[in-house]
Amino acid sequence: MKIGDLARHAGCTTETVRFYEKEGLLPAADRAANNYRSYGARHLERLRFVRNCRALDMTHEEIHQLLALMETAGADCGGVNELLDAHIQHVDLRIAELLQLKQQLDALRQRCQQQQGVDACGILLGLAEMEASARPERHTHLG
Amino acid sequence: MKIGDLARHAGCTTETVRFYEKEGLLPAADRAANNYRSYGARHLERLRFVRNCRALDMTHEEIHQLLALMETAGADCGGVNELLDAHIQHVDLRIAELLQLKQQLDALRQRCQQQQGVDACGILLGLAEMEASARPERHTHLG
DNA sequence: AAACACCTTGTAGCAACTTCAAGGTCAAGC
DNA sequence: GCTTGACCTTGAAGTTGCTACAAGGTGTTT
Repeated sequence: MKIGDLARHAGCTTETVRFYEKEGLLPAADRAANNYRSYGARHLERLRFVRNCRALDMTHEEIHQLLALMETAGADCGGVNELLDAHIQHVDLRIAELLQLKQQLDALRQRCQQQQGVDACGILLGLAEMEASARPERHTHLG
Repeated sequence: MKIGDLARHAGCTTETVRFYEKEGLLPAADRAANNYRSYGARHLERLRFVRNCRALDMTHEEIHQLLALMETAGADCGGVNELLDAHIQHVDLRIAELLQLKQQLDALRQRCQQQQGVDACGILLGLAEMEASARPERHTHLG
């Protein structure tokens, strides 16, 4: 299987595949005589796994850790559970942040009900007055 | 006021101030005899405005547009309202995406209740089996 | 032989900064 | 006078997860 076939089967682009190889998320492929990358079913499984993790918004670092845990022969999956729990916490946290943000935005939006001169616009006044409590550090990679 | 003072008053770093200047979010500062940047109250107001917008997760582009709208003398604030409405939609969308993600993650987490060999771990099986419906394009800048 | 789709490598770009390197300026302390 | 330390200057590179070239080699079809 050439890189384009692999990519199509996994629903991503060839560039992404090469990028994952560089990142160590996929093992370096075998090369055919013409120097083209050559893949088998195992590679496809692995790539699908990685893409599934990405679909769940895991970082490359999290995926690396997960792969390492999987490949430790005879290990139990406690580490896997912990990793997933931590990831779920990231998501929960980001949801909470965005809900709070939404409240602030709705409140700001309330301050201007009709079109008027920009000098009188409640939204602009609100943006000028706000005291952006030194913005919280990110505890999550989710933007 | 030197750049460090300005930054402290606005709750950001000097690097951020210089970066905003380069981005055109702050006008280029006057220079003192020693070539240090020199700021007044107007600059602080402007920087605070920008930081408040950022605290609401607006992009630099959105902030640029907002500043342009504000500086159009005699304009009404219809554009401001539209911009804010669009931004609120971005946030709503991202919240919806994350809530769906959370559901998927919770379902996956359910698949492994106790520690066991990695070969039997329901989470890893789930990650292998998932069919990552070709991941949706982003309609929002919020990660 | 030319057209076309595919492969190779390497580099640059996105957003919004942060970090680093290498140096200039200024006030205080010995 | 000389050093220490805190501040300032510029410019380049790193972060994350890709995407988009550019410049060229390979392979099949017409």
